[in-house]
Formats: sequence, C-alpha cells, structure tokens
Amino acid sequence: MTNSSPATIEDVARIAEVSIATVSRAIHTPEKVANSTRLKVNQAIAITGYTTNAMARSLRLGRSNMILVVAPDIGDPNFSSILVGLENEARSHGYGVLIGHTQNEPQRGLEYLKFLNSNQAAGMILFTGILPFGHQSMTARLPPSVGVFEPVFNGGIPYVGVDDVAGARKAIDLLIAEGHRRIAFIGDSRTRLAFSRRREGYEEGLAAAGIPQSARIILEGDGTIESGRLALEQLFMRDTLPTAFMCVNDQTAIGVMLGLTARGYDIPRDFSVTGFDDVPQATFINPTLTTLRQPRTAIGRQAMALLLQLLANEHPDETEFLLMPDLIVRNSVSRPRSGK
Amino acid sequence: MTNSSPATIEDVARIAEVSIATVSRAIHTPEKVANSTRLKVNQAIAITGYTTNAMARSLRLGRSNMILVVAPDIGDPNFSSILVGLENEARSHGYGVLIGHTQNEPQRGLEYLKFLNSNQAAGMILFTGILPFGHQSMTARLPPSVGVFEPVFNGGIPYVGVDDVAGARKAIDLLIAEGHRRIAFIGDSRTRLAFSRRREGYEEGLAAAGIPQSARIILEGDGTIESGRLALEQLFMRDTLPTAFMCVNDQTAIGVMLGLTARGYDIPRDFSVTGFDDVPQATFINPTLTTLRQPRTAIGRQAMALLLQLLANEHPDETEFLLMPDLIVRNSVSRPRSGK
DNA sequence: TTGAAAGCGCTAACAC
DNA sequence: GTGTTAGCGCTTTCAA
Repeated sequence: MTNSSPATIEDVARIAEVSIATVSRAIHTPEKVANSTRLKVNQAIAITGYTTNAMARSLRLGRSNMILVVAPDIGDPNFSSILVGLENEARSHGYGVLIGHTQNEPQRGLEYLKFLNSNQAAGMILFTGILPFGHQSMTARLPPSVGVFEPVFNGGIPYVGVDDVAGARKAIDLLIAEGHRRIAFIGDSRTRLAFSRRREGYEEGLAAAGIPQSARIILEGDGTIESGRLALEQLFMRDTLPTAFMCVNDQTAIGVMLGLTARGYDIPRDFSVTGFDDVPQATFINPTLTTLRQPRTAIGRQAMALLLQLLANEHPDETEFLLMPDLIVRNSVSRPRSGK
Repeated sequence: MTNSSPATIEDVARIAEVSIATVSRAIHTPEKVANSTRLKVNQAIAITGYTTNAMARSLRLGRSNMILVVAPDIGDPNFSSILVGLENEARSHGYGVLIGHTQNEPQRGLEYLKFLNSNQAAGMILFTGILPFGHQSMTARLPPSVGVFEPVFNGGIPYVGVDDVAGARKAIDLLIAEGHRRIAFIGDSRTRLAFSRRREGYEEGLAAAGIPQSARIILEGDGTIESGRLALEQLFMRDTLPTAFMCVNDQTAIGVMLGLTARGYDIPRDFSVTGFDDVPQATFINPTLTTLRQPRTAIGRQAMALLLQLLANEHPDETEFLLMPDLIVRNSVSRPRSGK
C-alpha cells in the first residue's frame, strides 16, 4: 500500500521481481506469461493498487480509449437513456465515454474538433444530423464516427436510428383503425430527415386507407412544445379541422394537447393525439399520450457496437441501421365524435 | 497541410526552423520568445494545423487537463444548465469537462474511481451528496473535488449550492402573505440535506408568522413526481387538508398538481402550490408554477472556479458557498378560498 | 518465457 | 532568447 504518488508499472515490476515488460504482458496478454509469473504480478498489482496510466498507454499506442459523444443538448429527454446503451457497450470493450454538448453553437463544436485532433478520443458518436464543426471539419481528419437517430449529412457516416416510416405508419394505422379520416400531421420539416420520414409514414398510411390527397393536412414545426402550440393556432384559423393530430414527436404533441386543453377541448373525446419518442412526460400528461417508443438503450448499444467495429477496421456494407419503435397505446386516442 | 498523421511539435519546429523547445515556449510562455520567432512558429502551426497532443502533455505534466463531473443522473433537468456554467469556466482556463453518470449505481462509481486513479482527470465535480465510490474511496487518493448543490458527506469536500433555507422562506412567506395558514410541506427527507433545509425554511416561516406547531403538516418524499402524488393521497386520507402545498421541488409540485387535477380540483382556486428549482416544465404545466429559480449557470461557474482554485493549491477558508435563489411568481398561488 | 531498450510527444531544467 | 536533453509511464520489437 504505497501512499504518495500512484503506483507505476515499475513499482509492480520491482515487487513482483520481474521486468516491466512482463508486467505489461501479464496484464494485456496473460497467455504469454508463465502461470507462476502471472500470479506474482497479480499479487504485486493488488499490493500496490496499480492501475495503468491511461495517458501513457494512449500516448504509446497512438490512440486513446475514450469515445467522444457529441450532442447538441444533453438536456434532451432522449439523451440519457441512449447514453446508457452507449456506455455499457463501450465499457465492456475497455472504452470510456466522454460527453460533449455543443448547445447548437458551432463555436463549441470547434472545441471538440480540437479535442479530437489532439488525439484524446479514438472515435465519435454524433447526435446531430450535421457535423457541428463548421467548415473546418472538411479539412480535418475525423476519427471513425457513427451517427445516432439521423444520418450525418456532410460526412458519409453510418448511423443507427429508428425506422421512422414504419413507426409513423403504426400511429396512422391506429388512428385510421379507430375511424379517423381527417388527420393532421404536425411537425413536418425539411431539415430533419427523421421528421420528414415520419411524414412519409403518415402519407403512406393515408394512401393505403384510400384517403384522398386532398384530405391531408400537414403543418411544419421544429419539434418543440411551442411549435405544436403554434401549428394548432394556425389550424384553428382554417375552416376544416381534423379529428386527430398525428404529431412528429412527443414535445409537439404536448404542445398540441396544451393548446387544445387551453381552448377547452377534451382529449380524446374531441380530438385524438399521437406522439413519437415516448418521453417521460408522456405518462404524466393528462391524458397519457399514445406514442411510439424509441428503443433507446438498444440504439445506444448498437451505435457503439458499430463504432467499435469501425475502430477495429471492419467496415460493414450497410450505412443505415434501423430499429423498430413500439407503439405504446395510452389514453390520448379514441374514436372520433360521431358526426364530425 | 499535412495529410497523413497529425502534426507533432517536431513538424512545427522543422518548418519554423527552430527547436521543439522554442515551439513549446511560443505556445505556453510566448513572452519568453522573440517576436520574430513567435511569428515564424505561429505560421508553422497554421501551416501544419498542429494541435498539442494532450496525452503527451498530460503525461509529461503529471496531470490532465480534464475535469470529471460525476452526476447520478444526467437526465435531471437541473443538470444541463449547470453544466453550461461548469464548462464555460473550465474552458476559459484550459480545462475540458468530462461527464460521468453513475445512475446511482456504486459499481459505476468504481469505474470512475479507476479513471481518476489512472490520472485521466485533474479534479472532480460531484453532483451527489455522497461519494459514489463505495468503501474503496476511503483508501484511494481522490483529486481535488468540489460538490454541487449538496455537501459531500464523507469527504470534507467544499461545495457550492443554493441557500435552501432562505429560498424556502421566500416561498412560505409568499403563501402566508396571501393569507394561507394551513400549509403542507411535501417532500421532507432525512437523506437529502437540501430537502431538510427547505423544510427548515418552511418551519422558520411558520414560526415567524406565529402559526402554531400543531398546524404543521409535513410529508416525506424523494423529490420525484410520483412521490408528490403519493404524499397527496396520504393527505387526503386525513381529515384536515391544507390550503396550500409547499413542495420540496418542482417535480414533487408537479406530482401534487397532477393529483389535485385528477381529483377535479382547480389550482390555484382550491389549493395553492409552490415548487423549488424552476425546471423547464414549470412554465408548461397548467397553471404555471410559482417556484424558486436555481441560479444554475452561476452555481456551475462558481463550483468550477472553486475547483480551479483548489487545483492551483489555494485553499479557501470556507467550505460552503451559497447563492440565493429567486422567487418566480407564476399562477399556482392565490389567496385561499374564504371559509377554508 | 522473459528482459533490455527504443520511443510515443511533450515540457522544463540547464547550458549557452 | 534559444537549443539540448532527460524523462513522464507505457508497449513492443528484438534478443536471449
């Protein structure tokens, strides 16, 4: 039990009465070390409380054992459970996870680019649909990277996400099965692929049910609560109201529900609402929200597994890995009021 | 513009036609380098796109430039804005921030302990009231550390938080000023100091208003939405109901409001409710929640500033740094119904 | 199966 | 004001 500065490989070697090379081998390639020697080394490690100095190791190896996870906003309710998957997978392969949040500011992104360039991370997981690094990203050498949720536009980077089209299809099919015909899609976006894919699912579902083009009601949004509210206001200025709102995500749905409630309507009696994501609030809002659950932990796990593959120089053929979201039926959907 | 492996200090030195020592000095102690030389070096850095290899630097210096932030749950709505303060302060002093989340599992804590022992972080910010490392933390050398929100019980670690007593006092004084006399405190906890301090503020306020001990209604909770609901159910099984609920935090308040609404009551007509923290949801819930705003960014900034002081071997006398929360008056409080 | 030694990229003491 | 050099702790040839 040394007490001053942390034990080094040399301390272990001295106590075990072997060379530092043997200690290193006993740790990383134990099969290349005689049983008796390995035992001595292990004892010495226990005595000293030795842990490998990751700096020195990374310097020597030319790569670190950290993965940088870049997210625009770690307050995002989706984020933390995905992180669990990411971390568990990384950890079980000897990697640590480092979280960078850019707050949607390119300036912050550049800091991380510097970080990457100084070799402090072996790979990168991106939570954003674009490389958050501005123009410099073009000239810089990026480490192996994997996107989560959305493809990374300017990178040719593989990604793991959810099958948005199929998921949206589940929602729209439910609404149609309940008898809805005039269903609005709230939250279309040209800049967010996930959102426009969900709109695709909406259109596919309507088409499959033989509902004419003219009955489609599509409003744009950016996925915030506020955008849901706003879209609702716009809708109420038209003459034909839908009987159901299929929202691009839960935040939007919450905005719509808040707006509807404020106008004195009852959900689901007067209007049905669906979301997408299954954020924690979905179970607390009144009525509880029917939505699609993102397989978050699985997404995280698979994204990290993919990155580790890349790091091992195995390049899979596919560039898009989609998992299936589950439809979670709660209380925000019912049959439309007869006559409407 | 080199293209293969990242430029090293040697590349820069060669191009600038100086020694590597001069390059290092030009970067870290520019005043010790002749203007003309510095210029050449800067040009060479620009040409090569050189960034210091943080691994090598840390190894040489014997300390890293990363600060580990350990949080039990990064999904906590308080967390991300505090992180902003932490990060900005750290970054402006050349430190990076690394986030570790323990998910309240001691096992995870141990991983971070190993991380610290391998010298990968120079210091630590703790978001939890206890060292999340189990028994081993006793024997291990911990780096300079600072707590956020709550003192760290088993460490003698200074912390930056909010003045919970004074904050709670603001809430209770408001309720009393509105005319409430029977006010319940929801969310007392023996294990969370911040919570019991808020209860202290509650008691102080009642005492100052001359409200007798017997009128105190105190229920326990763990600060979750569910705990708020639960406490409410318990209260409704008693015969004397309060006219106002002073909740230990916003989550609890939301639980109480949800429960009240579910029972058909109107807030604030039938009951007033206050929270603590000012989470984002406080503005979206209906009615909007009167609460105390944590000066989050300031807390983060100050905590990191304190840690940087420690890292510079300056040890302040105080061990507790409290900032004042602001009372944010919204719509969940009104005068009690006459006759109640 | 083990040891000696080179060297990853950097900083700082020392010499000039 | 600048260069030379030792060495941070580690992994990995190369020899034995």
